[in-house]
Amino acid sequence: MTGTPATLPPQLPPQYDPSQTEAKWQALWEKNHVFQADPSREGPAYCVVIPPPNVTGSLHMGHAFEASLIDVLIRYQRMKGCNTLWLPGTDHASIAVQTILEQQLKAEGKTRADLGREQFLERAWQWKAESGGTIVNQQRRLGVSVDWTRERFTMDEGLSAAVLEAFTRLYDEGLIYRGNYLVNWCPASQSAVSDVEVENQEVNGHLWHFRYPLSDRSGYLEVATTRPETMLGDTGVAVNPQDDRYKDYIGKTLTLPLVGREIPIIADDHVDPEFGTGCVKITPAHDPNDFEMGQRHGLEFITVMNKDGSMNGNAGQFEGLDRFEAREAVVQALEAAGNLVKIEDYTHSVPFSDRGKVPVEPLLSTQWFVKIEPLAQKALSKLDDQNSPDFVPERWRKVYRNWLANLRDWCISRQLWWGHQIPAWYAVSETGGAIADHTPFVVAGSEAEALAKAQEKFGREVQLERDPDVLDTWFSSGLWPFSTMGWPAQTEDLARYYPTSTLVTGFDIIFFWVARMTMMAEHLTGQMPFQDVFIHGLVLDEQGKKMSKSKGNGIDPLALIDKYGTDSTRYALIREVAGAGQDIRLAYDRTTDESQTVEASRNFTNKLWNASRFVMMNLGGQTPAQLGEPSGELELADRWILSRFHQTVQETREQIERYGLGEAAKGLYEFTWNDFCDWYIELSKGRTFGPDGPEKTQAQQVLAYVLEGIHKLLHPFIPHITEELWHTLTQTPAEQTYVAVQSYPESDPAWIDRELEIDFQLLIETIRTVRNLRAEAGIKPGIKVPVLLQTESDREAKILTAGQIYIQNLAKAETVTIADANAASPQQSIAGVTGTVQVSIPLAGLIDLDELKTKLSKNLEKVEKEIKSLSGRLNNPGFVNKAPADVIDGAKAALAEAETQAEILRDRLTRL
RNA sequence: GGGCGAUUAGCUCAGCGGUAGAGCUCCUGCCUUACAAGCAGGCUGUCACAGGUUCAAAUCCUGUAUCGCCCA
Repeated sequence: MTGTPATLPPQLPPQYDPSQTEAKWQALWEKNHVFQADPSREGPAYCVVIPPPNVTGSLHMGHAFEASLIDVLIRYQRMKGCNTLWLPGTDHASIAVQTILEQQLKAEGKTRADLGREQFLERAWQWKAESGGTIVNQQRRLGVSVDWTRERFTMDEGLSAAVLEAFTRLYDEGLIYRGNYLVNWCPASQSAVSDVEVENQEVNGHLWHFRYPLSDRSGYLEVATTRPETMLGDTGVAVNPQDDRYKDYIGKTLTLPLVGREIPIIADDHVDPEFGTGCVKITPAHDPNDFEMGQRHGLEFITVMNKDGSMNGNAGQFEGLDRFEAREAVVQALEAAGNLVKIEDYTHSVPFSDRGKVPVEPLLSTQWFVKIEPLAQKALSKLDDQNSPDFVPERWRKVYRNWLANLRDWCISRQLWWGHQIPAWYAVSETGGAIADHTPFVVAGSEAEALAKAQEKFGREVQLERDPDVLDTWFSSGLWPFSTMGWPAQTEDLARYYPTSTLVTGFDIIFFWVARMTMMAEHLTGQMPFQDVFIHGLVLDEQGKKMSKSKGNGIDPLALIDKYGTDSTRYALIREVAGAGQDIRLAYDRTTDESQTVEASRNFTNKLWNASRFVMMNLGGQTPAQLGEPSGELELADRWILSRFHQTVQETREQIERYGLGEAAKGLYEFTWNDFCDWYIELSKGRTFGPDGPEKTQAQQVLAYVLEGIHKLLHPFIPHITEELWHTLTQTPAEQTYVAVQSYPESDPAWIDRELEIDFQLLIETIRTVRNLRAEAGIKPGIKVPVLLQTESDREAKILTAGQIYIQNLAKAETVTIADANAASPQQSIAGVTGTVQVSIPLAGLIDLDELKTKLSKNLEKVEKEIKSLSGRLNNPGFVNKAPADVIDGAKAALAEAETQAEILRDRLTRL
């Protein structure tokens, strides 16, 4: 290795510093609209809409992970030649925003009622303008290739128009109705919430047993309850009709203690005789099961609570008490009256409101609902008949299916102001000027239209008042894939990019969002909103626990980005996604903010940086294009790395296509580090450090070609560093073009030569064996030694001869002699064996014979064990008769090799 | 109670019919002029347990155990 050491280009320091590079490229990409979609451009469409984060949110690991996955897909498809669109945006998060604002008002000593709706909304928009951009700006730091010019917000004009259209259409078709039903009431936000916004939690509570006297004073029945305060609204007691203990009581009545109401004893199959006493108190207005029983048996519905969770006038002496105070008070009163039998400790599950974090109260109230069954049926048949959407991994299909099949109607009205106001106008003049449950109403796309409709029905003098409630945020999110593209207008975007290609999201949101989108889209657009649904797992903390705000165990992705850079953070997350859909665990030290997982990726980016730096220093100032693609009679190592390269291209493309992003990332890591850096670069040094000439040029061509390919292959995963390096390598001015829009490498099968790769492996193993022998004999790294290679195999001899120079350079050999097995090997030498090649280094007097003997014996033992196992298999008639031919041939070849190895080792041992 | 997933090297995880791998950690030696965020070499496994299918099981089937998630 001679020649002048190259001078380092000053712009490339020996350590990669992402802090400047990443911000620079993010700004240039955005400034120059590199990711702006153009429907008129050619190529198949590939579109992803971002799962819109909550506008009040800030970036957490889940967002960072998800965005990284989507960005790989999008960048890959873009480079592949697709016309791509990744559409960003946020949702308006009714309850969350309203909670923030009400807290602000509270601090000022005001309520939202003091402000009035109009001023409150003004404030909300102001808040959105000031604070709503947080998460979006944090997303920018991820380097995501979204089209910012198409950023959407669920309360934008266009999306609001879509909501209006969807609501009126569904209403006209009878799929939206208003009615008085039991809903999940969140006393904290004072609004109804839907079933999915309720989370059941195990609570250590009590089971209270009470005695209800029979009206004829002939005795009493004992009931058990976890919520004593609801007894004030009891309108019956139920027993199982098969329960002999209570058969005679059915049809009689009880007198409800504290209240004095006479309530019937009824029989219902749904009563579990084993539970409690077998007698169940029924509060139809405060419990979902009781509601149904109440309907079946025509019981009275008595609501005993107000919407803030306090007791109302029907609670008599308990009026005004909070529901939990009332619980204590009712128990005390019953005890005083001699009706308390016992109190048992009891663990049961209590529904909590997701947002409010307080127990939900089932409450009878008039709300708006979407009739789910017809919508779910359509989605179900799409799934069953066309496997649409296609879930990856497939197991989530069943989760989605079961949920669709068991849906109840969806309560969509919220007693809030921030959101899409329900487009229903009440003819309040018909009911004395106020909205009541029975006030007639019209649903319309605008106030003018509503008035026209109402006048037709109720006369010119009709007075209208709009429904004050807003729609569930998920109602608008359910329209996201098409409302963002301008629906109901038939826009160019809609025609070009809808239905979208892939939805990438977490399994926790299948119910909330995925199913709602498929139902709404199928009904309103006649199409499934996406072809594939790629479900990813969760990012767990260093303990393997789910990250959550309440636990405070979140890991801030921005802290990792500050420390290691965006590329490293992204790559770490993606590299860990091996089995798609599996949760990933992030190593993290909370005292130092260090993560070994991310550090490994940071080291990789640095490796890529330095490999690029090395190659660029040795191209004589030429670009890959100036050098041209590898040509002429190429050397063994050149053909080997080109074969490995094209093999890697093929595998990478295949993996990404089937969402194997972790595998793709790992494959590229291995190719870059092991094949290219550890072997090819080292092998090429003989030529790159040598004199100018065709051999040097060829090495430069291969280095430049493969390196540029690596930059492109890795770009979807680590976009910033590859953009920087590619520009330097190709000497492309920063704003001229981008690697982000170059074409993704294509695999040329002509270069793939599996046989050559196998042959080459023998050279690698031979070099390793020499290095190993040197290390074990303690030979100083600087010292060159003669190496003797002996083999009986012509094939092996040929390979060794072809690679002689490589062995000499990489194993630091003084000379490499290739001889047949019979040639006399030196008396005093250390030796090893690979394939059937005996590798020896003569070292008179310098070796510890005992140590060498032990090593060789150990080696022999291993080989003999293998021979035993292999011959055992080959002697088994079952194996020879039934196993496929190539497996048998493989075993035979392995046995032959092992036998030769054993022979060599025995021979060595006897000579010692 | 029902469903799903996990259980493989000290740690984090691949492999999913042909006889065990990677990264990190650890140990040894190297500042070899691309990279010490590096290079070279090395150690480590009844593949949770018990049965079964098969010529062959970490891999398929049936149970069991432990942990986690979802639904009731």
